[in-house]
Amino acid sequence: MSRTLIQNEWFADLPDEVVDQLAAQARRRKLQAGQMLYARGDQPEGLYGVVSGRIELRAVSPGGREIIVAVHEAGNWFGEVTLFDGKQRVHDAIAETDVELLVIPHDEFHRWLQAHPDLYPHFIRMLCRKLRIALAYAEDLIFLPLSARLAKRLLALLQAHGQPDGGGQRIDRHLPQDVLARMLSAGRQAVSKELKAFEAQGWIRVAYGRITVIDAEALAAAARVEE
Amino acid sequence: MSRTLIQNEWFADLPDEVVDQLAAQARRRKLQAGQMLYARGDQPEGLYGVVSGRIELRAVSPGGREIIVAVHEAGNWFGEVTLFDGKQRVHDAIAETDVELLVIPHDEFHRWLQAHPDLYPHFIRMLCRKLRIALAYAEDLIFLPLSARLAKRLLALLQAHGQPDGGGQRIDRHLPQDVLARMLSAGRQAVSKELKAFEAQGWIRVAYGRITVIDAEALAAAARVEE
DNA sequence: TTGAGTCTGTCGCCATGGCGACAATTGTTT
DNA sequence: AAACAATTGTCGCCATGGCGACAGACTCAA
Repeated sequence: MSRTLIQNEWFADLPDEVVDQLAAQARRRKLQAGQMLYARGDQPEGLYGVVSGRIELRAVSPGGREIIVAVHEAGNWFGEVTLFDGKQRVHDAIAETDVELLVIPHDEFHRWLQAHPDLYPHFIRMLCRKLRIALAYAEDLIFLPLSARLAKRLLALLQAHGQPDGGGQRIDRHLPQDVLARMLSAGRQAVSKELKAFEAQGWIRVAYGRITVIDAEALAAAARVEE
Repeated sequence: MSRTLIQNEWFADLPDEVVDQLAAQARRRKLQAGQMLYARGDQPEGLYGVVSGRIELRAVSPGGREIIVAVHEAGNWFGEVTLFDGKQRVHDAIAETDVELLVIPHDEFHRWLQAHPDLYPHFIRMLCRKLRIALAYAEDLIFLPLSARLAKRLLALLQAHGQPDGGGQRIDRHLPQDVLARMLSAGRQAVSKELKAFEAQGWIRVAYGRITVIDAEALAAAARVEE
C-alpha cells in the first residue's frame, strides 16, 4: 500500500502489521480523467484511497447547478459513511485527472475491523471529525459573506498546495475561478470580483488559473469577517 | 430510565439488561425555562437524554444573529459528537421550557461501551445518520429556495407533532413564525410571506402561533421545488 | 374586560449575489 | 504563428431575501 495512504490520519496511528493485513485486501483501480467512479444513489462498494490524481465529490441541484463538495487527492481516503452504514452514496464522484485508487471492499473491511474491535474508537473519531466539518461548513454558508468564505477557502488550499514563490506562497494547482466558485457554491463573476478586491488590498496575486497568497494573515482576518 | 428514552433509536435495539446497566449510571438534572445547559466551546460532560421539556441547540453569528440548529424533546438523546471525540461543544444548548434530563457522564459511558464492544457498530451508524442529515441540510441551504425549505420543515414538524384536526393535521406545538424563521435561518417577514402563499394555495391554515397542514402532498411537492 | 405582551401582515429600502453577455487575455495545439 | 480553447474582467439586470417600521390582531392573566 502506498506510503502516503497509510500515513494518512485514517490509518497513520494504527499498528503497522494491522494495516498490512488490510492492505493485503485492497484492490487497485485506474480511472481516466473525466470518468465517474460512482453516482449519488449508487450502492456502496467499499472504501477508496487515492494513490495519485484527483477525485471530486459533487452535488447537483434539481436545476442542474453543480457544486464541488470535496476534493480528494493523493493520500486521502473517502467513502466512509457508506462504508459504515451501507446506504446509498450521497454524492457523485468524478476523476478530475487520471487517477489511481485503492479499493477496500466493504466485506473485507468489516471482516478486518471485526478482528480488531479496539480500532472502533479510531473510526468513530474520524466520523466525528467529518461531522464537525460538515456542521462548520453549513454554519459558514449561513453566517459568512462570500468574501469571508473565499478567504477561508484560499487558506485551506494554501495549506494543501502551498509552494514558496516570490513574495508569498503560490497555490500550486491549476485553479480557475469557476472551480473556486463551485467549491463555494457561488457564481464565477462574484468570485472574480472578490479576488480582485483581495488583490487590490495586496493580499493575493491573481494570474491565469493560479493564485499566490502574499498576506495570509490578512486573509485570515478577512475570513473572520471583515468590514 | 424513562421508557421513551430507551425506546429511542439510540438504545431501542439494544438488549434490555445492557441498557439497564447504563441507566444505572445516569444522573438526573432539572433545568428551568431559559436556562443554558452548555455553551459553544465548553468542555463536554457526557450524553444527555431529554425526559421532558424542550432543549434547543443554537448557533450565533459573529454579528449576533441566532439560528436554531436542532430541537430536542422528550425521547431524544444529544451530545454524541463531543461524547465520542471529547472536544469542545459546537452549539449553545438552551432549555426552552422547564426540562428534565438524564445525564450519562463521559467516563461512565465509555466504561460501559468498552464492556460491550459489540455495540460500536450501532453508534457508528448513529453518527453516519447525523452526518447524512448534516450534509442534506447544507445541500438544501445551497439549492433550495426558502419556500421549499419551509415546506420541508413543516412536514418534519408535522411528523413530530401532528394531531388530527378538522380538515387536516395540526402541528401541535406553539410555533411562532420567528421561531420557524430561525430554524430555517431566514427572516421572520420572509417566512410570513411564504406561509401566506401556502395558505392561499389551501395547503395549510395559519393561526396565531399554530399551523395546520391541510394538504401534505402538495407541501411535499413544493419541497421538491416548485415553480 | 382590559391592558400588557406576543404574534402577524405588509410596505419599502437595500445588499448580496446569480447570471447572461461580451471583450480581452492567456494557453495550447497543430 | 495561427487557430482554437480556456480563463478572466466587467457591466447590467434582476430575484431573493434581510431588515426596520408599524399597524392590527390575538392571548392571557389580573
